[in-house]
Amino acid sequence: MVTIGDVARAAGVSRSTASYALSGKRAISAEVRQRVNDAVLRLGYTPNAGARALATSQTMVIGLLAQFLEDEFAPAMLEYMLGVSDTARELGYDTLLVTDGDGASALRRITDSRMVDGLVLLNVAQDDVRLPVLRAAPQPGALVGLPGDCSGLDVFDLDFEEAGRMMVDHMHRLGHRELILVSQPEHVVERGGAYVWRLQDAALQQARLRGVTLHAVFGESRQPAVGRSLHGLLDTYPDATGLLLNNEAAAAALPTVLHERGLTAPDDLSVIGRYSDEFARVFSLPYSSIESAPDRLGRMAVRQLVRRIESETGRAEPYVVRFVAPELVDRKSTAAPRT
Amino acid sequence: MVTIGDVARAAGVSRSTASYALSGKRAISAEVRQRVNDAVLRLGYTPNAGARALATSQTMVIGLLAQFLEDEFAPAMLEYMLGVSDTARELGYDTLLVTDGDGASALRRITDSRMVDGLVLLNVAQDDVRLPVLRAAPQPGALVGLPGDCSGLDVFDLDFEEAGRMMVDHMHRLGHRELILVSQPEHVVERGGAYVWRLQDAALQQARLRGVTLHAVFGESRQPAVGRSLHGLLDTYPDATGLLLNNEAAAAALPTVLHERGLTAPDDLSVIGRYSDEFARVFSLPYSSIESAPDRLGRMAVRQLVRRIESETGRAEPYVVRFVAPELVDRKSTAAPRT
DNA sequence: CAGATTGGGCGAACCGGTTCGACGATTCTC
DNA sequence: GAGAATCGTCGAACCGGTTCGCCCAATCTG
Repeated sequence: MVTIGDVARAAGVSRSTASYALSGKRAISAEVRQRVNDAVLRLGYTPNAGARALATSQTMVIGLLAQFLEDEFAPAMLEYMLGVSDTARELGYDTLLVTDGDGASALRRITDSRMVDGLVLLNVAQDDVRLPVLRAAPQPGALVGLPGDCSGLDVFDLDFEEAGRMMVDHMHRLGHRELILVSQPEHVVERGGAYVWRLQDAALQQARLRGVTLHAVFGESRQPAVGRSLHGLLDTYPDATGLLLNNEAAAAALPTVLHERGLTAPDDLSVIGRYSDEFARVFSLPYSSIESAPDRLGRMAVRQLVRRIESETGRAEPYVVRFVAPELVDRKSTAAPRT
Repeated sequence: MVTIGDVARAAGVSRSTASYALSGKRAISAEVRQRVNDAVLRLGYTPNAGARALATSQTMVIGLLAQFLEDEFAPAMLEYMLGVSDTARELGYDTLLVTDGDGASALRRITDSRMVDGLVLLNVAQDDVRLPVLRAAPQPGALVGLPGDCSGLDVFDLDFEEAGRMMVDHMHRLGHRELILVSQPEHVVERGGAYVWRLQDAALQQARLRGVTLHAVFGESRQPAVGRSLHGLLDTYPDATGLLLNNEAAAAALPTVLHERGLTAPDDLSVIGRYSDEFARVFSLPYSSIESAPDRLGRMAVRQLVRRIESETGRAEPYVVRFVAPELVDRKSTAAPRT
């Protein structure tokens, strides 16, 4: 292993001079700088990350906490992860991926041992047990997902309320007067998936405002329950002309269900979901949707996190809670209801 | 920040004694050990990862290189990643996720700076540019995916040849005599995705052996091309009674395509894919499939990697190339062809 | 009971970087 | 031309762990 000492010797200078020549933190003559750079190239020197972390107390690594819970739709999570990882790299940071079942203790381990300079938490719940740990940690943290208490943390999320209103308004404008909203499984809500009722409550309120009947129900997360549940809904509410999906698994299952019933969107039923464009392409989903912008959210979280890591004042700066405005991607799966 | 010096002082011993008490590498009296442990708990001590890495040259981190290339089916990759990450954690290692576009230089950065004790490469191509870098690295590496040259590395992959034969034999036994095999896009093959032609060649050979006509074609990776291409195939080979899919995007798109044509599996067409059970559930795919076992492969790779990291003899031990035997998961999407 | 062995603890060195203070040689200033 | 400021470099200390060698006391051996 080649150390900075080797470089210094090869360049005929002291270790400190070599260090300064590389970091540029003090004036060094052009000639010496050249000799040091040559030596680096010739010897193939790369600083030892552990040693540097010890000396500077900066690891240039950010921790990414992703929990894959039951009833959670894993592929959707991946998009957030990639947004985080790619953005981190652009900003000079590597990503430590933590998928522990026990998020709180994993978080403690990572932060206490100073493995990371900051943390991004995905899939944050209303009353997330990881948050007290994160607040107590010496590193700053950014969340993707809105918890009940945002204090001391930067928070990024889709504006699910607005998304709910948009779905209802869109259908209402087309002339629909009876809709079904399929949310995530009840289990997700019980676990604190606040975004589920944020969208649902706003949708219900907007429906009342517009004089639209909205049947809000919890969906399922896996086959064959998803399909059965969708069939059940369409049986129960035969007069509903529009379907709103805040549930990726239901969206993925819908093509088959519609096929089995001999229905077509938007001719027989208008459909609108809430998922990312990437998701729609990958899953071949032909339904219009509210863009959930996972890559953008991951990116925003990392940007803010790094800003905080690198700012002198650090945690003193005011914390932000920022919502991404939902946008409707039209895939022609909605139309005026059949009369 | 509480250091081992603080612990030692609180316990009334020297730093070295505290260290030995915690590591157990030398005999320490029960009484002192107790005092040290108490101090650890009272002060909330956690060793600094950087310092430990510097002293021991062990980071307890493994690097996970995942590349998300164009035409690659990202959700499938996630399962490998989780297999790796979860297994690493079970064995006491954290996971550094690297998703750089330029895998080779990212790999060099990670290895040269000694951020990791070993590496797992996903999605390994026939002539992967990352392999020379990995072989030159001081850390051991394990691959998921079979390259042309396996020397100096532990390699794990599905037995795609056997998978191809199984698909053909299964259909042949049911009485099918004309089949279509949809592979990944040609682009994937050109980039060195050897598994594509490993399955395809074996399937073609087996088809010849059984006297079955097999139309092997490259598929697409995205909508709407995937759907169009499937329609085109079914138009081109109207007498084919069975469909083999070595292409996740095609599998995900098939339900809609069959719906549009008014076909049902297995009544009108027998279908068999190659993907994981998890994938089938998440994507609501009703087709029988050859299990691709991504979690198992990730697990095997990490196990072997850690074994090598922790073995005294390290890279001297013989390297392994291990294939997972494909298994057919029956989802009732195949039957005897209509006469 | 002298001498060897063992158990338990300490001090110091080391891992590979960064950074502070000091210092000699120039250059600047009046 | 003396004193101050600047430039370029070096030595030493430090970050927070681990580990080697040594030493003292207690126990074991014959």
